[in-house]
Amino acid sequence: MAIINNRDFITARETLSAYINEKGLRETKQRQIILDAFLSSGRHITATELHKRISGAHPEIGFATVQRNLNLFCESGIAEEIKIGRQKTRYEQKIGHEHHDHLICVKCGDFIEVHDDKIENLQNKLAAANNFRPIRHKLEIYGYCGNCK
Amino acid sequence: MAIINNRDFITARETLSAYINEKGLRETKQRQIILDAFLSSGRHITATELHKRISGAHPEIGFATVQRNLNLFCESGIAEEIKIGRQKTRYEQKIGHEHHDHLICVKCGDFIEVHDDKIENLQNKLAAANNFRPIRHKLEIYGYCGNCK
DNA sequence: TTATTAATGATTGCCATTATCAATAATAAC
DNA sequence: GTTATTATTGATAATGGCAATCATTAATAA
Repeated sequence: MAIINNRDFITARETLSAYINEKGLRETKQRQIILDAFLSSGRHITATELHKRISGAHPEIGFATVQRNLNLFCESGIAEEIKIGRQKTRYEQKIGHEHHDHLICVKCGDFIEVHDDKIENLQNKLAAANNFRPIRHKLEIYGYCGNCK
Repeated sequence: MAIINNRDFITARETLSAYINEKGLRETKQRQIILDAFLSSGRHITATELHKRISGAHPEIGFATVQRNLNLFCESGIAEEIKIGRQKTRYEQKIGHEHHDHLICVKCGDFIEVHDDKIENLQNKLAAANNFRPIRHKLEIYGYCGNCK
């Protein structure tokens, strides 16, 4: 199920370690287990789902720890929150995955990842024209997917 | 504080009335009061804020009623939810206001409304290329505004 | 006037995420 | 290695926004 390749796996580990050292945090067994489970999971997982995956082999790891570590992964830059409507937050792996936007089906709830450099460029121009320095953006297009239209 | 002009005010009322009739709902004193307060408020208000504004003159109107009516306003098309990050939902007046996107300052939390037809067109093409029929979209660009950069 | 039923207001429930706190364990200092 | 420091953990409670509930009220139709 791991979509991420081995090189990205290592990069993610290293990025997180660097962040941990920089901030004076600590490497723990739980953190390693959660990281591995996260990187081996599908592209978009919720805290609850990840906790469930881990519980089988490591029932001693609590939900709060999983949640806290997902937040840490986001801070360190190896993960990113995606929040769609009222759905619960999903955590996306960033290492080895280009930025993308989402086409979200209002019927089945599924989403497609898309990317368009021209749109990105226009966004930057738009920001500049408003004396605004952009860091990141989120574009969600809602509608009907091929299966539901 | 009302940004909306008188014509839009009337259009909003009429649009809501039409929706209410169509669905067999009812016009109530509270609904009128909440609608007027909403239309007279700033462009982006939360349910809590609106309830507070109303409470002064109408302490008998409960929070749940305000919340329910804001949801109704959204259903009828005269309002729209905007959800930014973890902030609580804000309700935006749609009548008399073109669709727009948001430049959101990560430091002060303020946001600027922007619009770009070229981006919209590219979004439609992007959707079409993915066999996706778009209904609406949300573009949020995060960064630093002129005051905070 | 009466019947129907949407709406209200107060409250409770729900659910995702955070905060708390005592116990544990990772790192640094010695 | 030993000790001190303090980040982390796990269990649980708290928080907060919003929805659901339910008895009561009131808007519309008959």
